[in-house]
Amino acid sequence: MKAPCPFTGPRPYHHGDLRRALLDAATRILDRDGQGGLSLRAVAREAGVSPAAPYHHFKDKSELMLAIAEEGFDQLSDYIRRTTNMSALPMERVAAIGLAYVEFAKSHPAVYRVMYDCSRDSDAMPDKAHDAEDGAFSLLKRAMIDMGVASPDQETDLELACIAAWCAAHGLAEMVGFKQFDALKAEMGGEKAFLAGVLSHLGMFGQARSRA
Amino acid sequence: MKAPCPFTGPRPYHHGDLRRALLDAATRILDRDGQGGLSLRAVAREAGVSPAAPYHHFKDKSELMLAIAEEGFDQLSDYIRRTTNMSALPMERVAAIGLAYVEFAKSHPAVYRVMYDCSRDSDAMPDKAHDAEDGAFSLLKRAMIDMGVASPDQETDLELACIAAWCAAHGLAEMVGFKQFDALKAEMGGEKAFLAGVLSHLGMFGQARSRA
DNA sequence: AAGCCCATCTTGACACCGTTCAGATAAGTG
DNA sequence: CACTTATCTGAACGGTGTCAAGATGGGCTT
Repeated sequence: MKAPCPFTGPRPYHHGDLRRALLDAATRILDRDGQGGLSLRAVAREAGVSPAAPYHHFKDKSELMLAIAEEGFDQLSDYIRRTTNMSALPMERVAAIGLAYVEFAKSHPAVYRVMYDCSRDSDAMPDKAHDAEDGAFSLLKRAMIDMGVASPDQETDLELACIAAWCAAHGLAEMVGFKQFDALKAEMGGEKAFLAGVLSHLGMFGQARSRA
Repeated sequence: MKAPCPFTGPRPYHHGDLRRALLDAATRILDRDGQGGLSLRAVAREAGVSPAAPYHHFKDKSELMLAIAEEGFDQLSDYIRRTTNMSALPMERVAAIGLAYVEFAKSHPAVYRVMYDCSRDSDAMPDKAHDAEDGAFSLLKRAMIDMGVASPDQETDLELACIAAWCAAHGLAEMVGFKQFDALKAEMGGEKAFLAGVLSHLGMFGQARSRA
């Protein structure tokens, strides 16, 4: 099956890689219309295909969303990896990870929502999320160890510290857009300062303030 | 209009207080079937009324959910108020607030979801949420001041500290149910210990560990 | 090269959803 | 009592997830 398509006349009956096209269409819709605009039919429409076509690649709508979520966690991992300078001080590294996390959530809000909706609803997703985020999670772990939050032999406590950081970042990522903080943000002279201020109160992100 | 109904023959044509009944039906559905089972028609069915009836009390489905969210924030506030011992030490008070917050979210997961979905989507909700939660939020503020996190004259910093605590609690509340933490919970001998452990790493909740 | 197989895609249908609108009902008002 | 008005019903519209049956054509066997 050779790769067909790129705008050469009418799309061939067999698409080539519809699965990929559907996932792209879905994230495009999410970024454009938000979570409310994400319907299987809309995705099929956006990909230029009949409403039943997706069922040959995903058993369910929830399975499509799961695939989106997996890719989202991969991208998040990549983004954090890219923006984390391994030669920086441990504290700055942790702060940078937290900021990168929130920035990602802010730049793809709907995708981020889908990621955590799936993590909550699906039994399979949490493990996948953990796997996919393993890159980012281990970066965090390393930085936490270097920071002296917990020694490597206190594995349980270290894990707890990382989970705490993760929870804090997630909470902040979800709430940073709340309108009721607008006044405070303005008073502080921008969202960046607000973000740094909040992070500075969250134990492990204490160094964030110096980056404002 | 006398109060009718309680199982005396067929329900009278005019319900009496359908708005109340719809909200009750909605929360019942949320607790029973989760967020996915919440449709306007299902709510109407549960209340024993035609699909179009709710439109005389809510202009929209989103307005119904908004009302549910408002009641949720009220209940959350009440719960935190009830479980906060004002004569306890400030640190213990903060820790108790955090635990109560997470416990509420765990006991009404679907309602909690609706609460924050509305806070994100609606322009009106965030203010309402803040107002409704003012009781709980001011409890937190007081405890934070007593704890010495920030002096009352550093109003901005105090606000930031409270927001940080709120974010952390929200993140934990959303993630505490993740399956991927099950192993760690078991290893620690229960979810309570896990919760206390995570909270102990989140700055302002440092005292939580002593309550495990 | 011919022919078959089967993954892929389409068409059409079903039940359910949010929403609207015309009409039925009954509660309150004069 | 008559009349107004809020409340509720019934039927209808377009959109959704999902499924079964049929059309299509790429790749394998021969």
